Amino acid sequence: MLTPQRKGSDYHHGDLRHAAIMAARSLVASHGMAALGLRKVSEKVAVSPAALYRHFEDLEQLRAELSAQVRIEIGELMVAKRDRAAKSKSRRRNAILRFEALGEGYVEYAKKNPRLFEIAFTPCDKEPLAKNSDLAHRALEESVHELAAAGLLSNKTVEIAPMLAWSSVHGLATLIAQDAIPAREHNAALQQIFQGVQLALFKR
Amino acid sequence: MLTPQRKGSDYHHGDLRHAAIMAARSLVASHGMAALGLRKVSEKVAVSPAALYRHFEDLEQLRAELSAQVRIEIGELMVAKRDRAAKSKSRRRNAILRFEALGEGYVEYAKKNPRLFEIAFTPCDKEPLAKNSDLAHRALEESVHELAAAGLLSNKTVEIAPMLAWSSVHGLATLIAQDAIPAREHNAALQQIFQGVQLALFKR
DNA sequence: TGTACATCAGTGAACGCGCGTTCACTGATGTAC
DNA sequence: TGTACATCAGTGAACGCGCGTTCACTGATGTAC
Repeated sequence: MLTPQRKGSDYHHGDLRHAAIMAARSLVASHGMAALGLRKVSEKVAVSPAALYRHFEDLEQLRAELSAQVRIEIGELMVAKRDRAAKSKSRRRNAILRFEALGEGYVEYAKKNPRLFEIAFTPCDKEPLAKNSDLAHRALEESVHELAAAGLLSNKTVEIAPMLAWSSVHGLATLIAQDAIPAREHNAALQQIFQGVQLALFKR
Repeated sequence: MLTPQRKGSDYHHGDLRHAAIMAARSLVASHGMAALGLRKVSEKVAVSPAALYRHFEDLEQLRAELSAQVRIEIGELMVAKRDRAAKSKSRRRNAILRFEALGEGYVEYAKKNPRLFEIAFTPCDKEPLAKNSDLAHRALEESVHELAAAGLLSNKTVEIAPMLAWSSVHGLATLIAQDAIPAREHNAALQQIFQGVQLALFKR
């Protein structure tokens, strides 16, 4: 009973809701958000268009759900990279490596899935049911606390840290996703931003 | 002959090309880029849909033209604000004020015209004919030179300045355009970014 | 200055298409007895 | 364990609509003589 789906019949799908979101995901990933359509999703999942109305109010809500799904993926990639970050004996160095890993994860997602990244931050009319879609933001706040606890931030810079880090990394990520920066410059750009942010924030 | 249009007849429009771009502009400004359509534009300009094909290859090229138009507007607002920036007797102060004015213009445009801002950086299949659409970027480069000439930048920071400034301001602008930051925090956020960028770049 | 004519910039009707959504329906499932 | 039945998750046909684009056309314009 671990997998209630695939009981031998094709009539009931088993987990159409999730399958539909993943179909939408792949549609947007390869053809952009304008290619997201209810009929296209239903075709990809091999189900009649009307079936989707058992799981989503309408197309707009499917879009909202996909958008939330992508935000979750971004957050998960970030914390995965953070937790895999090289460990150092220095507490300060550790906090910095973990901080950078978050930014790397964010940019990496945008680079690998530019069209999905786009939909993550496009405002929707409907609210998604999915939770955990603010994982990225919470991880950033935590990381700033780590930096502060390691004595790297002043009273002044601890205040501007979240906004500066968020804006600059988000800016780079959107520029990369929109193809505004040539691929060969991606790494240099990220290093420049890390340098800039750390020059701004850390005590010297 | 200053205005070749409006000769008394309605049959020939006079400047349909420009009018169409402006109609597209207002369509996107008030209803988002998904609302941009060839028929809607033709209706707004009071012309048959087919007429637009005298001036644009297809819808995609109209979109590219609008996108370029918006990039020009952004650049123009930036240099306008820069040239209107408060003059100070200190060369350094002047360079800083002009630098900040560029960033303010960028963010101001995104705040006032969020949907247009969005289309400015959406990649298009077609190349626009319009020129001057990289005004913003050139103005930023100039401004960094001014800062350097005023002795504010080191050899190291002069290199990272364009990327850091561009990313962080672009990031803030997109976050604002996408409604990810509450209006009452806009100003504080911009000040934090200015502080951060200057802490990073300027000699101390 | 007046007229013939090529060129230009529109019209309007039609095309086929894919879209989101609705509806009455039916097959499969799980539960109560 | 077997059966009746309510509930659930699908089907499939149809709807009306607005879309981008095409085509043969025509009215207006400007130029050559």
